[in-house]
Amino acid sequence: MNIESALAADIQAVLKDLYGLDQGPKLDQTRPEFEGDFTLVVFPYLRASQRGPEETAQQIGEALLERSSLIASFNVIKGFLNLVIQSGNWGAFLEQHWDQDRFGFGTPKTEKVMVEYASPNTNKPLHLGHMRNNFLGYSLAQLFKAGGYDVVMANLINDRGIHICKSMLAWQRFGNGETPESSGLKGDHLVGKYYVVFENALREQSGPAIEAALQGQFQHENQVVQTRYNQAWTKLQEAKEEKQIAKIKDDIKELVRNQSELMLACQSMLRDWEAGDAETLALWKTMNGWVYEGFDSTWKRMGVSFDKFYYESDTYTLGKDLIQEGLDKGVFYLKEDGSVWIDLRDDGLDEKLVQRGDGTSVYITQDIGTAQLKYEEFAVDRSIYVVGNEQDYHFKVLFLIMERLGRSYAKGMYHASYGMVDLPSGKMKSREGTVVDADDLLQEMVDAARETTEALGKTDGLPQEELNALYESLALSALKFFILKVDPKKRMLFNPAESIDFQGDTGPFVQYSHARIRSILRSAPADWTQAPEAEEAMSETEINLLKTLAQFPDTVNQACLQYSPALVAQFLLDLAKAFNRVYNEHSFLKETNASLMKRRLKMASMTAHALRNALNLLGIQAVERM
RNA sequence: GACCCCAUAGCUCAGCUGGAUAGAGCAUCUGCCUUCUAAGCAGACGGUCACAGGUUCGAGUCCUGUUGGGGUCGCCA
Repeated sequence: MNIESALAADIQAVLKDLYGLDQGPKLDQTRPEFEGDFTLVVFPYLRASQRGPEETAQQIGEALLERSSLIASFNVIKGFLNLVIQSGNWGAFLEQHWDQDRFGFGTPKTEKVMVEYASPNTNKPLHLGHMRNNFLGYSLAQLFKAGGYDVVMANLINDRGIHICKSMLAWQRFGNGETPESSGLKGDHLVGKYYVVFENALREQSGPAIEAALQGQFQHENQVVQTRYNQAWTKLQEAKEEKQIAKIKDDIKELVRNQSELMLACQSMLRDWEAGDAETLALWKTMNGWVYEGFDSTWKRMGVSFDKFYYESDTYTLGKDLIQEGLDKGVFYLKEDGSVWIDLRDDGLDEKLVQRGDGTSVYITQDIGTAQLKYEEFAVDRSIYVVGNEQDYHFKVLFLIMERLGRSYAKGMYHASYGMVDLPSGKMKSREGTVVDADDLLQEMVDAARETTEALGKTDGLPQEELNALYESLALSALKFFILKVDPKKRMLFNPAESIDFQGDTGPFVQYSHARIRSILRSAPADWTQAPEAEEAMSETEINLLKTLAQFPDTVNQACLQYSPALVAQFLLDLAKAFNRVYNEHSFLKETNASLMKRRLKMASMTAHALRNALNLLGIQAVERM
C-alpha cells in the first residue's frame, strides 16, 4: 500500500470515529506555497461536525496526529488541513521500490482486451493522421498490458472496394508495367501514385461534361440517370442558400463523374473482383502486396506492431446471419424494398439502414459481423476501436445494435475516439497536396535528430550503427511525444517547424533526463550499495521527486481508465523535471558522504526505471546515452 | 435544419471525479558550465479561463442560453 492510500485509510477511520461518516476522503497534493504533503479539504464534513471549517480541520488534524504514524505535523488554513508526512516514510518508500523493475505496473488480470487500430486503406501511403492513430493504438495496448490485461493488437485492413480499383485501373492503363523494383518507389507510394493518376485522368475526362451539366446541359441514354439529373437541375434553379447550392452542385458533379467512361470501367472492375475474375484478382493481389511491403516498413520504423490482421476482403460479407437473427428477434425491421433497418429513436438516434434492399452489406453490416468474429476468435472482454471522431455516430449505433442483439460483450466495446491533426494551413487535404506523408516526416525527424546530436558532439566515438539507431529513437520519441502528450479527444495542431523542437516539454527532454541518469549509474563505484543507510533528512526537492515517483502506479491506472496516454506523457515531464531539479541542487558521484551518495543513487535508479517504463508505455524506447 | 465535440497566456498545450493566489513549454528578457551530460537549472514578462446568466460555502471544471470553430446526419468506408 502506498503512502497516499494508507493516509486516506487513516483519515477515513478518523472521520468515522469523530462524525460517524463512512466515506473515502479525497486527498490533494498540497500546493507548494504551503507547508505539507497532502491536503484534506474539510468543507464536505462541516454538516457532520457541526463546527466551523477551521475548528473542524483542527479537530481532524489532532485526531489524525494521534492515530496515524504517517503524520509528523499538520497546519490549518481556513478549511484546508495540510498534512506533513513523517519523512521516514519517504525513505521507506524508496527502500521498498528503488530496485523494482516493474514498479507502477498492475497485477495480472484475467480480462482480455483487443485494441484495433491502424486499419488503413490500401490505395494510399500513410500520412500524419494515420500516425496519430497508430501511436495512440499502440500506446493504449501497452497501457493495458501494463495494467495487467491480456492484450491483442488487431488491424483491420480495408483492402477492397472502389478506391482500390481506381489505383488498379490507372496502373493497368498508364502503368507500363511499372513495379516498385523498376521505379525504385516504395510499394505503397507507387500504388498511391496511380490513385492520383486516376483522379487526375478522371478530372480531365469528366471536367467538360461537369461544366456543361452545371450549365444545364446533360444528355444520357439511361432514363434513371437522366431523371435524377433533371430533378437536381430543377432544385438547383430554385435553391437560394449558398450551402444548399454547393451541395446540389456536388451531387451533380458526382452524378456526371459516375457516368464517365473511367468510373464505369472502375465499377465494372469491382464487379469482376466480386465475381472472382482471375485476372482482376491477380492484379489486386500483386498491387496489395506492394502496399503491404510498404506499410510493413513504415510500421516497423514507427515502432508499432500487430498480433492479428483482418482483411475486409474476408469480412465484408460477414454480418448477414446477424441481420437475420435481428429480424427474427424483432430488433430490425424490413421495408417494402427489402432493405433492413433499425429504429434507434428511443436512444436519441435515428433510423439506420443495416442492409441494402438487394441484400448486400453496408459498412455497419460488416462491423456487426466482425465484432462477433472477434469475440468468437479471442473471447475478448473488452474491444477497443481506435478510430477518428468523425465516426462517433457510427460507433454509437454499432454498440447499440450489438446491445439490442443481446450480445454480452457489447458493454465491453469502446470507441477510442480521437481528434483530427490540423496543419498551420488548416485541414490536411490530399487534393490540395497538403498531406504530411508519414515516411517523409520520419526521415525529416531523423535528419533533425542527427544534426542536433552531431552539433552537441556528446556521442563522438560511438559506432555508426549505434548512432543511426540513436537518431531513429530520438526522432521517434520527439514525434510520438509531441502527438501523445495531447489529450486524444481533442483535435491538435501539428506545426512541422515546431514539432522538430528538441527542447522544453518534448520527448528528447525526457530521453535526456534518462540518459543522464544512466551515465551516472554507469560511472558509479561498484560497491555503492555497501554504504550504510543515510540518516540525514531529505531536502524538499528530493522528497518532491519521491512524491512524483509515487504517483506512477496511479497514473498508469488512470491512463487505462481514461484511455489516455497523455496522462503518462504529462507524468514523464513531471518526473523528468523533478529529477533535474535534484540533479541541479545535489551531487551524486561527487557526494562525499557515502550514505547520501547511496540514497541519491537509489533515487536515480528508481527514476530511470520509471522513466524507461513510462516511455515504453508511449511506445518509445529509452536511450542509454545522447 | 437536427445532433455531437471543442473554446484557458502572443503560440502549442496541462488543469484528476467542483477546492487555496489558474500551471508548463515555446517565443522575449536575466542569471548559472575549469565540478556527475547546459537537449539542463533558476528567474522575469505574459490571463476579464469566448460571452451572459444559474446552481454551490466555493465554478476554468456542473446546468441553461449566445457567439465562434470543427464534425456527423450517404443504399461511401
